[in-house]
Amino acid sequence: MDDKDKVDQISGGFSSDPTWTFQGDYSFFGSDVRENSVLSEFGWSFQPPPAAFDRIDSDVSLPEVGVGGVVGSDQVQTGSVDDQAAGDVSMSNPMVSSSSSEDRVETSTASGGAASGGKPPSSERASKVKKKGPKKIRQPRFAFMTKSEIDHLEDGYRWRKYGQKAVKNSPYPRSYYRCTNSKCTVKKRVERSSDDPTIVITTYEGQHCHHTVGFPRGLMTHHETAYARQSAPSSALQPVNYSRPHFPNLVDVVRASQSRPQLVLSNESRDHNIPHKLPQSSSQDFHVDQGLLGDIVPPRMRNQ
DNA sequence: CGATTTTGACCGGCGC
DNA sequence: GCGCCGGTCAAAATCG
Repeated sequence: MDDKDKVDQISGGFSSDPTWTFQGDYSFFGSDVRENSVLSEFGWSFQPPPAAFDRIDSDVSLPEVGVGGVVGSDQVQTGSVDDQAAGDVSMSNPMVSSSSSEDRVETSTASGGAASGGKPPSSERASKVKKKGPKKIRQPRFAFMTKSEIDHLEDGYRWRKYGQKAVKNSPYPRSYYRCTNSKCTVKKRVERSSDDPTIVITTYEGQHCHHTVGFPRGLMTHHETAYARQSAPSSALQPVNYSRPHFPNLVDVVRASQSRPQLVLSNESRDHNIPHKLPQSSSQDFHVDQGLLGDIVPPRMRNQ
């Protein structure tokens, strides 16, 4: 298709562009795979991790993710920095920012719908007692920066859009999606970088409790295997979690809810056009049992 | 006709 | 207290 061609073009240019430099500690989906193994083949440079990245804390907002330049390890926001900073798109770099006040949400609907937002009919609204339960537990978050002309990238799950908002200081809106699986509380935000419109920033929140929907798992396994083999020293690897998601031109991955940014690089785009409804493979693909986020989320996060 | 998207209103947090 | 802002809701519209 045309899209694939376009993506291939972008991808090629991107991967060969020596100006793309990433800094920071980018463990590979929680494994110990780091720059030397993953990035050196792309000629990308890294700096030591900022100390602030040591802590795992879902309240921590994302560090900036520089595109075409630097991932700002020296501008990392930590600790209490939250939604305000996250929403502040006025920063110089295209960035992924997450964290926030958004996390009121799902549980509220389950427990009686004292959801914050929305606009129930006034009568109904009045009847809805706001149960200010315990402070909401934030879900793990990950941000992806993907070079693509397509906003909503196929990732093997089905999503329903539930909102769209204009982003301050950006001509591009931010879209909000929720996993269509009723038991699954995973959400994602998709927005386009205002600085580099070719970059799509996707932020996932939560973890899927189900498999992908009709994702070509056999294919995924193949790619993962190949990718892992080429990019990671086997001795340093844990057996899981260094697969990359099915994004064609993934620039980097940031574990948004934690302090440590993570990065995955891809210079290929062959699997961009994933058929939407391929039969699920019954292959031995235990790596992806939790779907995309299963790939991304480090094992220690899964049980949170 | 069910599923999904669009869209304007609403809510809560935060800064001033 | 007020206003801004991000996030969410839900009715209406659209899609398949």
